[in-house]
Amino acid sequence: MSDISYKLFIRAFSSKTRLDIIKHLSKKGASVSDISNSLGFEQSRVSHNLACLAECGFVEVNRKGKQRIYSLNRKTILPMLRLMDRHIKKYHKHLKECGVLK
Amino acid sequence: MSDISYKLFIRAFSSKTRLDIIKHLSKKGASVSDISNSLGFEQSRVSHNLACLAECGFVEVNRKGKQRIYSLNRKTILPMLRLMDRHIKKYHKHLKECGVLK
DNA sequence: CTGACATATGATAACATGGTCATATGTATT
DNA sequence: AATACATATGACCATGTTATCATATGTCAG
Repeated sequence: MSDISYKLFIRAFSSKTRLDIIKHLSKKGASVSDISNSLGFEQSRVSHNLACLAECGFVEVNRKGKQRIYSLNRKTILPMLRLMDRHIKKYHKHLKECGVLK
Repeated sequence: MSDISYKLFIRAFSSKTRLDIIKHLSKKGASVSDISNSLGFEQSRVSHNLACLAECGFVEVNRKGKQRIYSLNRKTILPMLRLMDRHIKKYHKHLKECGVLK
């Protein structure tokens, strides 16, 4: 289990943009432009971030005409999100701005 | 469930230093200097990173003379690590250098 | 095969993060 | 109280990460 793998794994969750994309996809698959419009993010921003998620195995792509429909790898992501939710619910008191390494 | 909470949560896992500290603590609680010596990290580096982990609820502190003994909040961290392991085992083929956002 | 649309890629600039050094605080021993 | 040890804090610099802009590729309709 290499450290680089850990890092890439965690990276998927470590930006607000990717988190928002993941949340959006948790409802259903969507094209780049759909995500882009729904979230108000630049097209290339969405594209870059989806590429990252795809490379890390969190997202799959399928063609549909000109579009590419991205969908979540639910099996891994959903339990992960649940786990995070549980922890955060319990520790939100701590989870204020972490001033230390800011 | 605020986004900042997610971000802080994930941050705990997002650096090699913190990951190493977590691994070290997974055996048993340890003082700053113990961690510092075992891992060969600067004292202040360990201290900064422990503070971050503590603030995010992943680690607890107890005094013992001059020392401060840090120990893992195992309930949250261990399932998290297991989940990561499982994903990484399955997707290591994807989890090579993610060139896109580098 | 041309135009229009959808997505991807690359370079760059702004910003965030982490490590180090210097220093401060806190605690026990004498 | 003075010293020594353990840890914490703050400021700074180096590095990594992200968003944006410009541009390229890819795909369908006509």
